[in-house]
Amino acid sequence: MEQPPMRKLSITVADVARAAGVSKATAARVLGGYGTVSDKVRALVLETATSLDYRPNELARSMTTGRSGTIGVVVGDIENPFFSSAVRGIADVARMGGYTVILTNSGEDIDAEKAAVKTLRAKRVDGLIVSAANSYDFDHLQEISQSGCPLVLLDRALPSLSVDTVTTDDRAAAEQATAVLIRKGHRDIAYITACDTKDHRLKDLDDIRTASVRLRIEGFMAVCSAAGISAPLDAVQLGANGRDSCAKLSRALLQSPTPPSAIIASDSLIALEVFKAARHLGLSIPDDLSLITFHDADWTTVTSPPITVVRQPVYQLGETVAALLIERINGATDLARHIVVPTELIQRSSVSAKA
Amino acid sequence: MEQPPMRKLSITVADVARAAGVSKATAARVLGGYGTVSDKVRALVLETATSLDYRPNELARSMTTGRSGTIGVVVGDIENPFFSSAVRGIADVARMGGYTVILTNSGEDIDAEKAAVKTLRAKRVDGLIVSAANSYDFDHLQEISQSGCPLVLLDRALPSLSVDTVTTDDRAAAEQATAVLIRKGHRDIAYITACDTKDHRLKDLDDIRTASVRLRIEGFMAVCSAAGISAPLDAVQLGANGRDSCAKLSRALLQSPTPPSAIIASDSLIALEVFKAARHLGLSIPDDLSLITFHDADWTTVTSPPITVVRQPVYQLGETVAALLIERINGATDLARHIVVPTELIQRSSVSAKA
DNA sequence: GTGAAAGCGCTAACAT
DNA sequence: ATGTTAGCGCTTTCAC
Repeated sequence: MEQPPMRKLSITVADVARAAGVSKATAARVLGGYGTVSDKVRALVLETATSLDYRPNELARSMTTGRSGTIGVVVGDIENPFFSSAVRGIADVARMGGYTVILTNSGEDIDAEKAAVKTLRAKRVDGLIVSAANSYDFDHLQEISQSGCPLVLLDRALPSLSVDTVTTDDRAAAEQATAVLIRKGHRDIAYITACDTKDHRLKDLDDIRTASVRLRIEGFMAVCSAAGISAPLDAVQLGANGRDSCAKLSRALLQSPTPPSAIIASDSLIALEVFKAARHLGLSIPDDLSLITFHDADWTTVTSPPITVVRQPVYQLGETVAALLIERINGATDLARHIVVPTELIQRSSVSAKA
Repeated sequence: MEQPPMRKLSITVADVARAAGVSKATAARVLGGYGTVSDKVRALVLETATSLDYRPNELARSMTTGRSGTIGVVVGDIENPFFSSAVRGIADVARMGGYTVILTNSGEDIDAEKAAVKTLRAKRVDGLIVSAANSYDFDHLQEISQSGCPLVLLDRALPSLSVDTVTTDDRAAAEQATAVLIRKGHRDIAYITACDTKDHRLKDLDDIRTASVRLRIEGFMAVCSAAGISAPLDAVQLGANGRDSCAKLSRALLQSPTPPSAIIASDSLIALEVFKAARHLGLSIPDDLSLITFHDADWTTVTSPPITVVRQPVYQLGETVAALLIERINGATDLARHIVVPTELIQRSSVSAKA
């Protein structure tokens, strides 16, 4: 097990050039794979390079070319299976396109998000994918896109920001879910979201600036109203982010004087806590409480009963967002595109007719 | 909404220096936060910088300093909640230490892993965290560590590679899980792992080179043998990677002429498929089949019955591995450390006395 | 405390 | 096809 002698620096193009007896430019051409070199010289240089164990320095390359070959991704919470699937999709497409991804986790904190964006830019990423944590505060994103750095929004559209965006078909999905519930006779339906407003109360739909959530709530309310259900706005529960917060909110809701007979959860993490809360309180699903959740997390088929879900093709969402970004990086200049991938309501057994 | 005039390049230290009427070196000193500058000049430079909207170029900085402020992470599958939790831990600690993480997904493919490592090095990451996909093939890792680039192994130790490693207490965990089963009268216990051998058969424990898995199987076998159970090696099921593969393997196992009365799953993805297979075949857990799984995935509390698990502090695993790496980057030169974080067997209701 | 100048490893004109 | 020469934006001696 021999240790390489403490060589000061790593092998550079210049070293290879010298050893091969060619100019730096020629060596660089073959090592960098550009320009034209004779096969003979190419072979020679390549051989010398391997024998010297030459390793290209991407940093230096990026410096001169201006392209870093990386795309920056900032998500709210990589632990949320929604995001991990999306990130997998992004990473796969990125790799295929010759990019690597720098991942940052905002923890849904706007300051962390801003810092992340700043760092990512400083590292000269070729493009940015972000799922905005806060829909009130996106000057940093606006600035990014104005500065000419390609930016694609993941899952959460910002209507006032005209950039490429990939979301799921939120409004239709919410409408379907709500309609299923109403058809079964439910009239006290709660919609629980991690989204929040400044004062944690929802007086006006405009307070919800995150388009995905607003669309869902719009769909929810529209169907409720059409069914003659009053004040559906009050049925929206805000701020369910984090395990504890979800758990607390779920219990409070189910123990209230007028508990809902059905709940729509905005993601699988929320649904899980609702499920636990119901069980904890001795409530049966679906007899005492019907439940539908967004995101077809793998465990939703394995509970008793299995849960009716809005299936979102999350991996594909990630693939798409990455593909769009790479197109932009490669110079696409069309107007901002908004791609919405379709969802599908998978009916299982967590919804029953209202007692 | 005014668009900034197409300025060719971004603002550099030189621009700020010129505008502030100081030398490039001075401007660089305050902007880079090193050396000594008078408060007066510092204030002036800072002011000019913000008014010019100066953004440091980390790439250039890295070029000259040799430090990139990034750590490379390569995991098998970011969609696996085990890894997403670990990555979250890594990302959090990294951010705290002023590092950002470049994430790559090997898909448990050794060639992808090698490519990832190569790319990461080319990008001059300050250190590397990897969960090795293949325990036979790690020359690339050996080389990394020999070249002086800090490397820490995540969850999967490579005994023949002397580098910092963080794992869970695999052997003890497996022993406990097995003991619980045996105490309940089970003698036909299968252990299912994603790990694999060249010919997909397990004739010799030495064929399992991934230390974490080998330790688990060792623990499993030791307890089995002590209980007088013969040929426990045959009870180990290999190659359960990927949803379909897991499903197929699970069904085949449960439908075999001599199905096990209990199963230990090596991760929560496997357990989920076992659970589904059992349900699919009309087998009751725990009456017809007892189940214990590694990894306390959140859904394991919510099934009927809730599942007995080996709780692994995965987030902490990530934190620890990142902390170790950062220590190394900062110059720690002690011998390779192997930290094993303790696990805990959480008994729930998926294990019953053998009928 | 501040400035001048030399590089880091690479690519990109521009010659030859 | 190959060599020469500048830089990219920053840090870092080394003078002053």
